[in-house]
Amino acid sequence: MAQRGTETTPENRAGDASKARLRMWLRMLKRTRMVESQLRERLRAQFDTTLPRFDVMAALARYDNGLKMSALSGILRVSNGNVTGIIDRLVEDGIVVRVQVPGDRRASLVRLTRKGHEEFARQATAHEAWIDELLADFDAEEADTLSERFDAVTQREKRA
Amino acid sequence: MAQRGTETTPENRAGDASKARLRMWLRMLKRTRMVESQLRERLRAQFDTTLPRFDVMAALARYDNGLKMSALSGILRVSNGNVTGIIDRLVEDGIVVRVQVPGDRRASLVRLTRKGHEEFARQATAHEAWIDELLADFDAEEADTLSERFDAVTQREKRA
DNA sequence: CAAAAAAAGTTTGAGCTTGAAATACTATTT
DNA sequence: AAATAGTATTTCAAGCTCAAACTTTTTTTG
Repeated sequence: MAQRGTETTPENRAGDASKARLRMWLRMLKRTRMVESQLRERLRAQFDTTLPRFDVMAALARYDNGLKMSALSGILRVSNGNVTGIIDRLVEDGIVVRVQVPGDRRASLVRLTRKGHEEFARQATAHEAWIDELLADFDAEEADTLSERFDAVTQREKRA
Repeated sequence: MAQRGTETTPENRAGDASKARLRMWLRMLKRTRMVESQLRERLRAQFDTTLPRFDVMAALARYDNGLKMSALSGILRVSNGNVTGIIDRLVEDGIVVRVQVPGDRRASLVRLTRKGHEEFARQATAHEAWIDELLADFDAEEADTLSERFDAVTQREKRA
């Protein structure tokens, strides 16, 4: 394992900002994957579900009126066709329903069922506790700071 | 700067560290996905390859003697069977080779070919520039700090 | 109004991903 | 040596993911 660079050598000067960012990216990615992998495993073991399903349900839980497919894929930043498959399976399991939109026969609103809401409530509670555990090495203040830092560009990038 | 004593929004109370971490996680995840999505798109457009392939090549590039399949999946933190498929395709394309391990007929070492090294060199240069651009809102100093912060627990978790 | 353009979703094909089961060896125990 | 346990890797089924192509419906425009 190449873990020599941990020492932050004094040569991290202006010209090497690029290297610093690359290193940061690699570690951020590793950490993200570690957390995601844990979430995946626990969702499967304890709720017999998957991370993509959880993500979809989490998005829907915030919109009681439901979301259009396109809105959903926009929020989750995954492709259109991708959402179709996940929703298909959630419909089969009675977690969500597709509701026709009155004025537009192309679109439909996806909404959590009562069962879906109940399921999600249980999962979300566990999920928050897991995150709390998996990111325990960041205290509240640091977490707040990082939230802002990560959000900054999210704002810039998003065309809102 | 993280709002100190002033303002103390309800979320910033001691008991709500959990909420702070959750918010941080969601934004970190969003940012990670945004960067990954860009990398994916550019790798496809400019090098006709995928992110998993790049990741595998990057790992192999650091080990001239090659890596066993199990080591590779350990480093990349993906499942065993997953790597098999990616390597199969890289072999087809002449990017890597499987070399028999003398003493052990079960194992094989995976190594970049000359072509693989050349391909990777070009891709890695572009990749570093992309990261530099996509994370431009973090200066070198902040990037260094975050590298260390993210690495901290990587140490704990890693069983090597 | 009819043709063209745009929008909402689905389908498709290829590749990625996982966990579990299977295969093929190697090492250890009895 | 035979049985057992352990290791390295592949195979498998199910699900996720993307981009591109396609269908249907709505909106725009000539």
